[in-house]
Amino acid sequence: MKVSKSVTQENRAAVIAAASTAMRAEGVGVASMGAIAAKAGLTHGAIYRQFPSKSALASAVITHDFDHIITLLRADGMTFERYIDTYLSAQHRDYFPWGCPAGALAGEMNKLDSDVQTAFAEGMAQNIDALAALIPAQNARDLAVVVLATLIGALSLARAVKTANPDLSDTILAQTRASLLAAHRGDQRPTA
Amino acid sequence: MKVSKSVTQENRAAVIAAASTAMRAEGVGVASMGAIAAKAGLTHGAIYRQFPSKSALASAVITHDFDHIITLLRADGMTFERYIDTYLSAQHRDYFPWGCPAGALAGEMNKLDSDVQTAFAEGMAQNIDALAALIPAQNARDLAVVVLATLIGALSLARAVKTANPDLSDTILAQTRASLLAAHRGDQRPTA
DNA sequence: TGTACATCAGTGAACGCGCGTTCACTGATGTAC
DNA sequence: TGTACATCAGTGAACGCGCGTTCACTGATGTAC
Repeated sequence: MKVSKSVTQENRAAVIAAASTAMRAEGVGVASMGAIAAKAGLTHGAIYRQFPSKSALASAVITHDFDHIITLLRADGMTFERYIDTYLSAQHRDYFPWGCPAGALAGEMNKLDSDVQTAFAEGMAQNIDALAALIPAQNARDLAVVVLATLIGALSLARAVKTANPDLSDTILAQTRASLLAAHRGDQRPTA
Repeated sequence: MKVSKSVTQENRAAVIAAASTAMRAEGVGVASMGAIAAKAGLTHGAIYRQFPSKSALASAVITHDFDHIITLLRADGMTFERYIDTYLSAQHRDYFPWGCPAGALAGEMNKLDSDVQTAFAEGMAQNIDALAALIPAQNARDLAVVVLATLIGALSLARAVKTANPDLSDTILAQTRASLLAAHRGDQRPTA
């Protein structure tokens, strides 16, 4: 049942897309190879023709997800304010076909294989630089590190308490958004 | 092999202590009942005499961990600055016998049973209030929500990149600490 | 205080389950001539 | 262009493994008298 090269490429993309959603929604450890393959319209054995292991697939997914985020950050018309609004939206909290890999996977990272951790750390470094480019301050990179940590924490917390305390979940998103935007307005003035 | 009531209590405390460390270090899903029991000097069957399921144990652990954090926050001599310094220390990042359950488990929460999510959300609400009590501002609770989100994000990220990029991990802790302490000094002035 | 016995904390073998991964096989693809 | 055949993407049965949980059993505890 060999398939054409173009179909092979489509299948590979479908596997990465299915794995991306599943891993961010359920976690790398919980998302199963069988379910990912089924979502991509394949059986689990097919994944192993393209990726030597689940860790290798997770690494590819993380690199793919960060590339997506970085492309967004560098797109025409993107601003710091728009990024904050999108990141701390209810849609980003509730919907998993797209999303920030850092917000979804940071907490699980230190339990995964070193190749996955390496892919994550490299993606994070690029994510920091791409966000820093939207901040008009001399210490933009330092500010970007803190902003990303804040975004990731707020998203994780909002997801964590969403079912048990939806009001608190909404408050976390709203207050964090207000705080980051207010601080950003302050940073834009020349620093002493 | 019945044991005395005092030994039973000691065993229960040992199970919670072992589970607390294991679950924050490895995650609730990965930490195994057998390993937790062994660390407490028991076999897995003994845990089921005290807790009906792994979820029930996880709920007890989360409540216990939050109680510990809240006791710390209310202790004599505790200040906002000291809490930030402790939270964003290398020791809190690297050492798991004690630690903030929110920082370790937030990312995993939305995949766990609803009783665990309830315990987490209730602990978080108390944690927010206890931190707000250390902030001398009218909107202390709103500020506390954002500060906690920032702390949790910085700790998660610092742990996530520690192995692959230790310098970035240290930078995340240091910049977040500087940012939170600077903002706190600003908040102490009367707001407009 | 002493004795008989019911209680129950803890043991350890056993269970079903789903996981990641392997591998012999299939048959359409794509190449060599 | 047409034909013969090697390649290899995908299939699906099978594997070992560790997990959470159950349960019949043990024997020291603690109570009733």
